[in-house]
Amino acid sequence: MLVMKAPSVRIDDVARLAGVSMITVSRTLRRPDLVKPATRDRVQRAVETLGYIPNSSASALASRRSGIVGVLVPTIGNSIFAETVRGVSDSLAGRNMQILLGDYGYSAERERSLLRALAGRQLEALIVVGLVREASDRALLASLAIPVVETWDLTRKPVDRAVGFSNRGAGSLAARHFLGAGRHSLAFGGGNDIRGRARAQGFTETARRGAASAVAVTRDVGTAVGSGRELLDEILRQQPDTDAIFFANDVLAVGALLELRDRGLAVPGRVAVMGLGDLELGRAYRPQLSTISVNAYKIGAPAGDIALARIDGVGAGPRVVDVGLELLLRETG
Amino acid sequence: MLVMKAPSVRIDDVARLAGVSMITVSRTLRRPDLVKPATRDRVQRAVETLGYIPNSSASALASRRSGIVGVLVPTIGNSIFAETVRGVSDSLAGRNMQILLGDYGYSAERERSLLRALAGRQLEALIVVGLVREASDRALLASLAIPVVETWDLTRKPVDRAVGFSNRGAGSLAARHFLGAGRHSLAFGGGNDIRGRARAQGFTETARRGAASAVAVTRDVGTAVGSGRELLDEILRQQPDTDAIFFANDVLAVGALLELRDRGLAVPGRVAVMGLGDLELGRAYRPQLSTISVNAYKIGAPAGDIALARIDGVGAGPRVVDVGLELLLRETG
DNA sequence: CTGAAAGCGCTTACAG
DNA sequence: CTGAAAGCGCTTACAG
Repeated sequence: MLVMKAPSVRIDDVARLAGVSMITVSRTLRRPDLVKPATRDRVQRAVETLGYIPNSSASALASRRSGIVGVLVPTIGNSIFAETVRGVSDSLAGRNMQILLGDYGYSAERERSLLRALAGRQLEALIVVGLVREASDRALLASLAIPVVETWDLTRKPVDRAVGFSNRGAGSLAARHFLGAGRHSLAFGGGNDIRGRARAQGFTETARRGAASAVAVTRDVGTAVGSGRELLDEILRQQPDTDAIFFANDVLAVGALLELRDRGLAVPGRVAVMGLGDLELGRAYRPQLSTISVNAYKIGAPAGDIALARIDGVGAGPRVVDVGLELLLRETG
Repeated sequence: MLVMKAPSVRIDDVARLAGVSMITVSRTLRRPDLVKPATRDRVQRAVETLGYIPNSSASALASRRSGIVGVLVPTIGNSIFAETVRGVSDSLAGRNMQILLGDYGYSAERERSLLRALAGRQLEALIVVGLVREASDRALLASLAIPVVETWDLTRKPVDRAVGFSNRGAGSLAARHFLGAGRHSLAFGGGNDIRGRARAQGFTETARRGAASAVAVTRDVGTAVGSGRELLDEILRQQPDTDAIFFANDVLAVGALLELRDRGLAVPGRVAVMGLGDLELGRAYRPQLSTISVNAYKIGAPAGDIALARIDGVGAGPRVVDVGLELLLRETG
């Protein structure tokens, strides 16, 4: 298909057809309330007749408003981060703002270069999954002077704003529950990343303070059912009498449930299992997975809302928003 | 934190410091090979000293190249589409091209408005999940005169290019396999969307041509394990002697496996089960799920490659790329 | 190998 | 309620 580059319609084409100035066309498109109805109608008709679509590069250059929010994620392949992006997307919908997506595939190097690439894009706000830790990156973001929302991890000193929950708190919550249920040989299984380690720490500290024994197995695992099987295997090897396990996410927990079933170990009779994330998978499994509810979508949506509020210059709000944690006790303990 | 809007560094600041013209700075940044090494070094040092980051809106306006590829998905919340986006992202990495993400939440209305919003953004290419069916939308995209890659669904008449597989072919492949394995009471379960219905059609046609009875249950289900349970229930209600079921995706199939286990129905003895998508979940389940391998990432990556090649004006290649289908026979039939 | 001039297509004050 | 002028910060030919 040989397509001739259509000579695109510009704002002065519309102005000429409508018999007004370019500025009136511009105004009709962005502040129609400031234009006399009759004029507005003529302009709108001209826009439709010509199929005029404003050039956003020109608009962004002149107005210093790109209508773009950057979102930086470790990987869009992990459903929890995808859900967070979806929350941001829904928050932005209706404002005609678009998302510029940066996926750095868990590579620190790609993260830095993406941050710099996004920095040149006149973003109106930036939302990142995780905290920005590098001093030079923080300085870069600060120099941009745009709203920045760090999500998932909480910190006392966000670059600008943060929305998330305490990973140590999640671990501690799970341990407290197990202790209260009379379990005494506890274990944690999860990824060997910053979030996993924080959950492990909160879990084991609380367990030991409660006079229970506790092991933590953190490994380079993704969000894979098969990894849950492996973690279970390692946990039982390290601490054979384990009677309660907290996994860093529901997928790992379901993997462990499958492995426990294959081994004929009763849940929760022999071992109690708890996940994190409240995924549909855990709800549909039998026995239904107990979990700590952390809703990825409900991190993304407020992050988007906060970014919008900051862009509008209203609702300063708190610097740090803790979305909190809820224990969802179901059948696995 | 009260941040003063940093007076941003512009290209002429760099030019002044380096003692060259703006144009030489510009050239150093995009075609360093055309600049004398000594000059280049001076410019690069000035860029670093000042922390200069080019304004991409101005660059896009002047060069008519935005460095942005649009990606339109029904929802980023479905992991298969997220994987496709990840494939596109990886394909674009290293070219300093960014993804503008449009998530329309399966709403035809939002899809149309997003398409129009993206149309104004000087995209260098557009990748969409699914086919663009509306004539007005197709006309809009054609008028943009940019590469367009439709993914997942195949068609003989793409707007520009298409990468995907035949949904009817997938259904037919599953049915042929079941027939060859001596099954005679077949069923399909899946979503009541365009892809689900096409898979159902291919499946039932082939089944009946093979003298097997076949029912197809298509419902408004997402990609949920619980939906797989429900579909199984409905299938057995409609056709109690069903001995082989093809599900539109692996998640539904695993849901059915859980339900079959709860009901004490042997797999594959009593019922054979096959999914589609080759998800890790199916591989980690026991018995391991047989599936038709369709790799979402491997649809996204070539889509990105094709877009890049078209942007570069090289490698015309075929208009339609069929990524093909592979039957992965494991333990469930 | 380097630069002066013109222009990309909008919007921002400001004036009336 | 509407418009003339200036400018946003780059890059594109073109010339030398």
